[in-house]
Amino acid sequence: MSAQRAGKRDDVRGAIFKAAVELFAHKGYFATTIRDIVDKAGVTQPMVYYYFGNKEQLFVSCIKEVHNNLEERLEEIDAGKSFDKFIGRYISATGKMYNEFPEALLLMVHFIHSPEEYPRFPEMGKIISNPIKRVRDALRKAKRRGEIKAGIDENTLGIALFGALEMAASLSHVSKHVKIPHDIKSKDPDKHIKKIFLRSILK
Amino acid sequence: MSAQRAGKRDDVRGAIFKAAVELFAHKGYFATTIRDIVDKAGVTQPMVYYYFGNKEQLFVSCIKEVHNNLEERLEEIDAGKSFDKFIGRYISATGKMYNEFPEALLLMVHFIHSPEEYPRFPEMGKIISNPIKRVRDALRKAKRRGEIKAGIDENTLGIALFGALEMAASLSHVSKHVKIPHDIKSKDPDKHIKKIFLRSILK
Amino acid sequence: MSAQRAGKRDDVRGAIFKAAVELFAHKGYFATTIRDIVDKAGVTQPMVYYYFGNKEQLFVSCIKEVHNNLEERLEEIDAGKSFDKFIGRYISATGKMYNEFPEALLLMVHFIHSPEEYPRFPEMGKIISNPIKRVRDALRKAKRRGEIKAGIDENTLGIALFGALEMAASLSHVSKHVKIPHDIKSKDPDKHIKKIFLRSILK
Amino acid sequence: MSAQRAGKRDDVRGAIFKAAVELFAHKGYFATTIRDIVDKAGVTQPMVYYYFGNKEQLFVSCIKEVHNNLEERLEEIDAGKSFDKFIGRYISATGKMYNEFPEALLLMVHFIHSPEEYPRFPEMGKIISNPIKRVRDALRKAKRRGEIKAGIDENTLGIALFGALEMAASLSHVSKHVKIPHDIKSKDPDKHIKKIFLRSILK
DNA sequence: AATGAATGAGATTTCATTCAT
DNA sequence: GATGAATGAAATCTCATTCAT
Repeated sequence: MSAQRAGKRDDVRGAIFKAAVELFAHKGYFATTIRDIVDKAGVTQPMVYYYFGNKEQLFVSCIKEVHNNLEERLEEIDAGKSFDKFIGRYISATGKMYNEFPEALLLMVHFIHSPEEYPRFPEMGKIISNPIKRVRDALRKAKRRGEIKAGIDENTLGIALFGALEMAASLSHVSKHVKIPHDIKSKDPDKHIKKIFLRSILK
Repeated sequence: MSAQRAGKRDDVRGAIFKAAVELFAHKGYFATTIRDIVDKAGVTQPMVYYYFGNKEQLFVSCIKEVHNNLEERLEEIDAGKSFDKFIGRYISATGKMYNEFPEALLLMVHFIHSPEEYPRFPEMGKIISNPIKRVRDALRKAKRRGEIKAGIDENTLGIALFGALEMAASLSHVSKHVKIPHDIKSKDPDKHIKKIFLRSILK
Repeated sequence: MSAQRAGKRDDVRGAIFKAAVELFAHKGYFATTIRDIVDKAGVTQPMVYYYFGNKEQLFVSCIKEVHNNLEERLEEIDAGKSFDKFIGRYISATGKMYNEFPEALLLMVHFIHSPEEYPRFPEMGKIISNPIKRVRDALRKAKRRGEIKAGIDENTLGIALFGALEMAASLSHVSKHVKIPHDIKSKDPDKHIKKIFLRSILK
Repeated sequence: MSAQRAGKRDDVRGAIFKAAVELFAHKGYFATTIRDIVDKAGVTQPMVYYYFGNKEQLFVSCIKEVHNNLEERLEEIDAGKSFDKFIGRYISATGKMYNEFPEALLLMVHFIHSPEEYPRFPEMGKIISNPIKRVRDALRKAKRRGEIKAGIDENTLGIALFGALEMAASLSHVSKHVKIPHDIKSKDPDKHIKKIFLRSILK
């Protein structure tokens, strides 16, 4: 019985959470109303306040989930072997996340680009800086191993790679909603992005 | 006297427009209220409706302005000489715009990443695709001139470059508002981005 | 306890409805504001939207109520015995309604005379045509029974009777608000209207 | 030149007036905005205030015009010959007005049924009572001439006739906007109304 | 006689949130 | 845990009217 209850508890909480992530991701924080969320989740309004306190805290929960999800994936990547392998895995890890959890990208992007618009919370900076840090650190190690050409700024590389991947993923999402000229779309952009960056970096 | 009148007219319209661009850019469409705008502009609410019709049309006006501004800058770049020079100018044109008109970036990014959230208008797709197209076309010409290594997908390059520059500019904006770890910031990212891409592409 | 709750629910909904019917009837749809209604009903504004959706749907609810009320009364009249009796009951049914529910008349009249001004709903035509139809059908039956003089157009009779009764009722309402010359008022107009019409029709 | 100016003056004033009558008639006082009127008239907003003072006075002007128009037509009818002829002319006079100036009916009806909704003005009562008075007076004269059956209340007759004609005219207007069942419409209702009333009254 | 621009007040509607049960 | 009902505050937008020229 208590298991059943716990199960039910998770049902409602989980349904709210799922709906919230999707809606925040697609419409942004302000365009998403509590009613949108509860309608999608099939629950009543006060349940949001019961489980999450208020809209702001619900949003922060969503962002943290995305963050943790990405962190977990990135943590699994061994940065120590070769930069070639690292970057392949990095790209496929982010790509996988965007595939399995497409809202993640949008949520992060919303968040990154409009910090003023969103509720603040302590770990906020990390969400932005962690993925960049990973690339930077892997690059540093590779430098020490002598794999890397001279003259590459590590942080810029992290930022540029992150930005390139994000833009490619965003565009494939956007093109579902906005008419993008046919001849602008790229097939398998991740593969090409990997090639561009590796060529530039590796000796 | 008539100049004064015209001046006054432009004062009100212009003040609304200026305030709107800044606010939409920093807070997004939904988080920005008409009251925010008129308070910032120092005018009365109905003036927004008098000059722009409604909130949506005001937003579209802002987006169009950004679009035209970017297009003008990109149009001036001669794509025909060398890809090296082209990309330098492309980067400095976008960078300049982000410097002189920092809201442009945010507005575009808001818009690109949340097409569902924002009012649509016909030229919407172009805002996204035009900058990418410019890079692609310049790259094609350079290929014909034999400047370019084999195996580069033109569209992906446009996307990746656009994304890298945008993320770098965003981060420098974001870091004004969110505590980003000091050691993640890159100095003069545009210069490094240029290097990364050129190295990868040029023979 | 549950009765109390149900009671309260009906209190608010009912109070809004009652106030709305009165105000729509006396001032018309556009001159009546939601604030008028909630002030009269002693409830808060959002309750209107909670229970009725919006102003238009509230109005439609009111009109439907009037329609149903009149239909119920007309349905009880047996059209089959004699036209004399039918018309007496028809007149007293409408008169009774205007007495017990004086707003009904005004609401119908508002509605009938300004179809463009008011929100449409599917049964709109019926409100206008049903009472006329009843008279027409009763007249047809009476014709078959040989009660009726030749040369009477059935539909016109329905319209004329409806119009005459409505104008009489309206005037007695209007004279409460506008100074009508004393010598124009008729005492017991329904009785006289009945006489006028029966004399004209019956053999 | 002054004639030309006067002509122009009348142009603007007249255009406003014409537009106002049509709009007030079709949409009612409150649903009609000054903008509606000036848009339809092709003039600017302040012109309304220049020529008519304000919305209320503009409306009163419209009502008075309708009133005068009807009065003129009714005045021409000689009430003294036979009631048969009088009623024929009365019906054709009102019918003609509704044909030539269809807004007149709606304006009067709006006004009659919702005195609370509209601006008051001194002659207001007359607009309602005058047509009824005419019928009553003609009936009295006819009584003295011995044309009329006993037992007819003069005021009620005026009211009933007025109401019947008005409802018939309204319905033919309404049926342009609301789907009225085909079999409810009457052809040439005025002729039949005349018959109904005369049969009832004349010896 | 005419206009473009401006405004205060108020209209409808929505939102995040809470209360009583 | 869960709900229907309720609310204060604020959002977008419109309206009749006036000012300066």
